[in-house]
Amino acid sequence: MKILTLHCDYIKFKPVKEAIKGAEKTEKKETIERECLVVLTTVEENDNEELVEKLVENIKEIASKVKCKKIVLYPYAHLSSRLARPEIASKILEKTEKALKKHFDVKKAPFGWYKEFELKCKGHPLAELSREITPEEKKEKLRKIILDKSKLSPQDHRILGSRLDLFSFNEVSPGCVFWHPKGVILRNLLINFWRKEHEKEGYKEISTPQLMSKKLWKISGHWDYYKENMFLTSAANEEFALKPMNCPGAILLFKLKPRSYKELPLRFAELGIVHRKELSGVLAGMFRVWQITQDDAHIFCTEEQLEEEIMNIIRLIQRIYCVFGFSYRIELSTMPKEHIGTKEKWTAAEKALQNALKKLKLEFKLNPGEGAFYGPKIDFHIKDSQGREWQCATIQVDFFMPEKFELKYTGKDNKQHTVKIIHRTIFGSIERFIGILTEHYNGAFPLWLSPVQIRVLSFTKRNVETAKKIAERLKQEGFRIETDFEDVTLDYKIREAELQKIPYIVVIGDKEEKTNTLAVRPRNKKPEFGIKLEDFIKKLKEQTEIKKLL
RNA sequence: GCCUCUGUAGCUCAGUGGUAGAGCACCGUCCUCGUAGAAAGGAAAGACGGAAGUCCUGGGUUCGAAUCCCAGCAGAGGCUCCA
Repeated sequence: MKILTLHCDYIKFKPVKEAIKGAEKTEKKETIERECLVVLTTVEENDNEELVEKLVENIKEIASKVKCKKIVLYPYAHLSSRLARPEIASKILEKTEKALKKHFDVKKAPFGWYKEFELKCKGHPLAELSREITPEEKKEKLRKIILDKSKLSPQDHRILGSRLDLFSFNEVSPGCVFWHPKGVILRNLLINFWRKEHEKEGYKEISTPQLMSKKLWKISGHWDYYKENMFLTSAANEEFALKPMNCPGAILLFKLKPRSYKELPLRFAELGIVHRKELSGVLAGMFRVWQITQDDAHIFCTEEQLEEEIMNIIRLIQRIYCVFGFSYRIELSTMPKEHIGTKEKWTAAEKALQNALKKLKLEFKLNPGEGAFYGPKIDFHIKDSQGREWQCATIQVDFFMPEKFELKYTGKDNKQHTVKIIHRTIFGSIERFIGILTEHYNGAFPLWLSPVQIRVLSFTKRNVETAKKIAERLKQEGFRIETDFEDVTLDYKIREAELQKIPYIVVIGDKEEKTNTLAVRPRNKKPEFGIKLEDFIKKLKEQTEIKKLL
């Protein structure tokens, strides 16, 4: 509700024409009031009758300051663009009139009419005042997300993610993942693996800020071409954006000092968190999110180095995908209609990508005109459990950013040359990749990736102490262990562990205590009895050796 | 962003205008145990008690709304776009 109070020598008004259906009944007669406080009042959406009391208090306060005893309550719809419905506004005004009458001589102008009016406002400092009266803010309540599973396969990562306690979503942060402890273990295992492989390949890991100034996004072109998708904020009189891509950060590190051809290729890897405000209808579990963790890298190199670098990346992708047993499809996308740069440069870049694929004897689908506006790209697509394909790895040649940011190096000829950039990811996004991985394994992750590798069960209360010792020993050997010593039937505990898809269930009962052995049940298999602890440990260590996987 | 659908206890759901429910999970007491409690059959260790809900949110219709209507939010499928 908004009001404008005018301390007047007089006001004259006359209803001319009904403005709405159900306007207050009145005569088209001129009224004049002298020495009055005119309260122009607009009732807005969400206003309720509880505001009457607040309004009266405001009017009383102003009236006493200007020492005025006559009030003209004047319905005036023009102080706001979000009006309350007429019935409600009218009711609130009537109530206000009634309440004011206890303290003042009150006149009310008719509601719902076009009125002509004339007034003379006194010129003193308090003669014109405006106030905004709002309802008490409602307490915010948090709600959970209800997933409509009717069209989802039971193997869908959203179902498995909650059943296996890996990750979830919350309405307060749409399109952003809440990682549960077990999900973080999985994520970190994947990242550790990724780091090791990148060290081998000569990458240097960097980390750049989330929040960067408009100045930077202006240069990169994102402000002009990608602003719709960016989360903006401001602080200290400057506009900032959450980064939607990692490239500018890496570029700033490249630009830090003069670069020599001897430093190239320079490979900067970054597990960068980026935010992209995607259209609301496209979000899809972990597959399409607002907050993306990209396993990004930017390779700064010469034109001659492009082909070899692209081949190195493809080999790395193949090596990593092979560990998970993914089948994938490769696409090469070329110059779109809307593009920057000369045709010669495009042809050279497309050739580098195509040659790399041909030299490695890989099949690929050609997507003419589907490249990014700044350069051509190779994409790797992996299928989810519903047969949909998702782009994961991507390799993009870029000659746009190097020019925008004037990225130079000194060549052997002692001249300045513009560097080339390759943008690339392997997983694509950690979120999407883990989503696909979850469906790919149907939640039954291989031993080295399982958030919980072994669950140790006690058969009866008598066996808890021994079971504890065995669990402790396995933990010290570096395995991820859970225990279940609850006093319920063994069947029940076995079933619970099976449903959690834990690779090994170890049961300790009286027989095991007597023979100093373990009963080991591998996931989905019959139990094996009489296993020696040391043998079990040895077997586990063999199975988790990553070198063997590659 | 557009079209269609969904939203009731931690989970799965029933309730369709008249006092908010069940199974599982959770907590408590007692009792029990040899590898799922999964379709059928066989077999069977469960029993009793307790706690748990803004019926997504806000309006409207109504004497009365979880239920009907409108708007919004979130989610799902599809389109489009992307990692």
